[in-house]
Amino acid sequence: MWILDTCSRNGQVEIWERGRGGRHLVVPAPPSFLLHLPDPHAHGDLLEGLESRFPVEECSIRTVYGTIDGYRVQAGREAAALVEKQTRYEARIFNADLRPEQCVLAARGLVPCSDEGESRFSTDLSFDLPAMEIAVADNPFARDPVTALSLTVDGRQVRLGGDERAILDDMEDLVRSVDPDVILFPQADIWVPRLAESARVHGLDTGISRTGRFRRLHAKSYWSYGKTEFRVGALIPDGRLLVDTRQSFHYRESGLSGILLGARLSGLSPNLAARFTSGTLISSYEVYEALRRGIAVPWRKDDPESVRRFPELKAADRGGMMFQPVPGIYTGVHEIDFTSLYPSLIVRDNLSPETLADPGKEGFLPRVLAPLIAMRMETKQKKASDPRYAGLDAILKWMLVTCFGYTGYRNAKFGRIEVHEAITGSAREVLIRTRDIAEEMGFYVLHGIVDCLWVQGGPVTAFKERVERETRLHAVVDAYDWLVFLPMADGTGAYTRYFGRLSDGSLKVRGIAARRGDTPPFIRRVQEEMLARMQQARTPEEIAALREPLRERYRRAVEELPSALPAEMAVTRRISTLRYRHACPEASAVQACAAGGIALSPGMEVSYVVTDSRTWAVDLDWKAARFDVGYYQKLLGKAWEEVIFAADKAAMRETCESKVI
DNA sequence: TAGATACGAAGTCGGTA
DNA sequence: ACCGACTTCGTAT
Repeated sequence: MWILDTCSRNGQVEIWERGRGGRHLVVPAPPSFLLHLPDPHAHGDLLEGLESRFPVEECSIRTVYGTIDGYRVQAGREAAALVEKQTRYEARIFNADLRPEQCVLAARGLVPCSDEGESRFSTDLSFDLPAMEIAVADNPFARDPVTALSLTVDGRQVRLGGDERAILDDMEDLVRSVDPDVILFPQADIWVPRLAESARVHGLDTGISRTGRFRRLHAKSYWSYGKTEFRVGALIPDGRLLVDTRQSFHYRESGLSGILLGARLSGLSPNLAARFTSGTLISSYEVYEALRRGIAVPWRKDDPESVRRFPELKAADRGGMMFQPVPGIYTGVHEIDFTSLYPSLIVRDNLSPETLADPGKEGFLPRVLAPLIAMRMETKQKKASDPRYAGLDAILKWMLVTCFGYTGYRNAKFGRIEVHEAITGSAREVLIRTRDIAEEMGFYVLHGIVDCLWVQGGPVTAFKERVERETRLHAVVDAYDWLVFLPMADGTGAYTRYFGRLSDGSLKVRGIAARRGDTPPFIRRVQEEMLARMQQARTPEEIAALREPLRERYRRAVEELPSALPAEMAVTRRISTLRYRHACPEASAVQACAAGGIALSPGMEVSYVVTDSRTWAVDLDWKAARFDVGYYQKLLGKAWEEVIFAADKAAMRETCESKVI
């Protein structure tokens, strides 16, 4: 059975098969949890009370640390919370906050999005699900009825028009007759709730859900990576995969194949895999692996008691290693990168919560991460010759990158701060050792960040081999024709702003204006054009020769700027709060949204145009009619400095060399 | 339903000279 | 006008 969707409601789990009609299984899945009491006799009353109200049976509980005695209680989370409290947090509770769908699949050995008997870790995936594309031409942020909607199947497009009722009626017919497994729909999570509501009012159905019903995923703001993020709410159809191709990060980065692999690995419905963060995917994968292996998943909550039980949490925790480059332009540079460094260290050093005390036994984390790393090696290699593997590679990359962060995350099921520290410690050692090897072998070390190092001169192949042998890690080396490390305002080297031409002719750009999401389109385009010119240059000499043409481009941009369209000056930034303490453009943008009746939540992005930087007056991008020319001239100047620094350095090299001669 | 740290740019605010 | 502390955003890995 090839599972396309799962959902749980009313104590039951529905498992939907792909294909026309949408056959599905309904499995009872009453909530339950596992309970271990260090001293059961001390809690006789509690057990009796539980047994009088819920089915309770004795059982043994397999945890990553070992097997303990306990009870299986057929009751929900509220009961678990009560037990915790009544035992003054002596009780240890497991499997209390699992997704019922995941439990059912794991118990039956089922895997979403895969044929029976197919390995979850195989990279030879062929997904050929019948798909339909839906697009609405209207503005999703206006509250007007839909006037133009198109449906595309196998490249044939049908345009629907007329009044909204007629459109919905036609759409229902078409979706039902095609009966696709997958619907790709830009801004689906904004449109579908509106279409569904409108259909309901007209006594119709959109046809998008195979039962006509939807599950609701709530919109929310959340804190992640020191940033407030926002996830839109969604209506998820039964028995069919609906992807919001605009909002889904995983669709944009990894495509449909990435989402399906994410579902397969995490045991989640692809509808959820498409909408969750990579952190949630890797966490779900770990939980799913635990369930499949019969390992109990600890229930950890954010209550004051558990914080008190881990007072040493704030131990000296240090992050990634960084060296500082000397700003300038360099030739003959090689960059060595460790592939999936952090997860590879978890595997190499057998790092897991339970192996800290017992290093002899094989850890849970290394065991479940090893196949993902092996898989990533394969997809990384295969995508070089076959672009169809890019999506699979991307989803694995994201899951592996995040899994390190997850071990340090306070709510991680299989994480622990000490493991996190051990990983960063090993990573620092690796980078330092690699630097030492480089210097020993006669290289000049230019720069290093966390898992990559830039070196100049020396025997590269021998270097890579020795590093891989000594660190027992996999590394990749790239060669540059030239590479520029930019200075900070004080003239010393910036850690994270550089660009250079790789030996295959491509340009690698990091940290500068063109790479930033908040750079206005006008300025981005100007810098991109300049970079495109520099990309043609194979040597610093050729870059030096570009100085005049570049300067000419800059002059023209300065000249054209005042008459550019205001929308070209839009700055897109994330709003972290609705109540700013200081005067800043974000605060003005919040006000502008409020005035325009636009609902804003922390974590959302807004696009604004600065009309007066002195007072931080802004207009929202779509209604901007003017802009503060001086302010944008300054931004343009900054972008220009990043580019001309390289050309000036290239020219200086020439004069220096001629002096030496 | 949930990711971490290192670090900078560009600004505000409020005190001082 | 200049400073230091603090805000707020962003990028890199």
